[in-house]
Amino acid sequence: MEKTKQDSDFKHIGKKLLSWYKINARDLPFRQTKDPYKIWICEIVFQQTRIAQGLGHYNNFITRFPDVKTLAEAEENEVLLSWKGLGYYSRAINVHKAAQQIMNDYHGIFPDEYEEILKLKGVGKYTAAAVSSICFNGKIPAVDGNFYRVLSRLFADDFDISNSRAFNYFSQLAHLILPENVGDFNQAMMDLGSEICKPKNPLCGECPLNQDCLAFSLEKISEFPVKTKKVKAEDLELKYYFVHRNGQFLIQQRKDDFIWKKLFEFPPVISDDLNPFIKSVKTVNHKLTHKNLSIEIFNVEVDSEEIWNNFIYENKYIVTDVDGSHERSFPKPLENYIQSYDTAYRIL
DNA sequence: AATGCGGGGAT
DNA sequence: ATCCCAGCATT
Repeated sequence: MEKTKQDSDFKHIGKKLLSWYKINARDLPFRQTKDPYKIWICEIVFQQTRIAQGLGHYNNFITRFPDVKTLAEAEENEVLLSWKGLGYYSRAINVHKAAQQIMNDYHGIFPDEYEEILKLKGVGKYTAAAVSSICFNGKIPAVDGNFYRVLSRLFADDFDISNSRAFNYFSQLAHLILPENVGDFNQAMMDLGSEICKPKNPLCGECPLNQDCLAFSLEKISEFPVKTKKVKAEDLELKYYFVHRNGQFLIQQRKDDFIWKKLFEFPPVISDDLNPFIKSVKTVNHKLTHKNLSIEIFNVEVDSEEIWNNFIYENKYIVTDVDGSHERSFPKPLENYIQSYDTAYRIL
């Protein structure tokens, strides 16, 4: 960071932001509490997730798992079920493990120090800073994508936000404007970044910091933040066999080493003796952020009771019906096929 | 230091 | 189509 920035006083910016936040804070369900459990859960849910998308999941999660103990004692599959459709499923696995960490290592009391919070599974520097500042008066900026965008514009700083050192770099910048109330400041930066200092078409005319914003005064808002690396989606072909008879069908659970960690799915392969029962095949295209999926779904209607019984007794698949499938978390593109057996059959 | 991981909404 | 969102773990 240049010397001029270090030597100047930008503290009035943080204070202005707090004044704006007092009036313009979004009314969100986790804004009326300092319960570290709820703040922690909301931070995990909203990682890489927009408020509108995750709000229902957050509310359902808190209702089903109202405290650390309830979460720690729950089955992993039930936690995964509550995460259904939200994406980045390692978050659900880690949040469950972290709850058990809190029970075992902290006697069920949420740790109140940044360094301890950081030890929880799935909690990184951002989340630890957020929980610490919001719940325990910690003084650490919770640097996220909003910080990158707001600070890069405020200082017309072209530091590449896709650089690995961006987190440390923008943490330093944040300290230049950091006020006393860091918890409110962190949340204010999120609201400003979401409502005013948006990625596209920011509402600079309404921004409480527009008189302090260098990019705005230079009319170069659109040039910040600088991000060089682009996400590239690769093609991936999958095959699933919807093997069914009399309203029952076969599923299995995925591993935790690829996409859709530990979610349930139809068998990706079948034994040759089921080939005669393939009635139709349908291809579904589905776009993920990192993958362009092409999924072939084979409709395998097993007409022979003998072969069905042989098959389901021999192997490792789970036999379920519509009701049972609703108790398991499925990948989004497979949801249509399990909503109801009749619907799935008709789709195929 | 670089890469993989969902899904949806805005543009 | 492209971007990006209250990031993190793994390599």
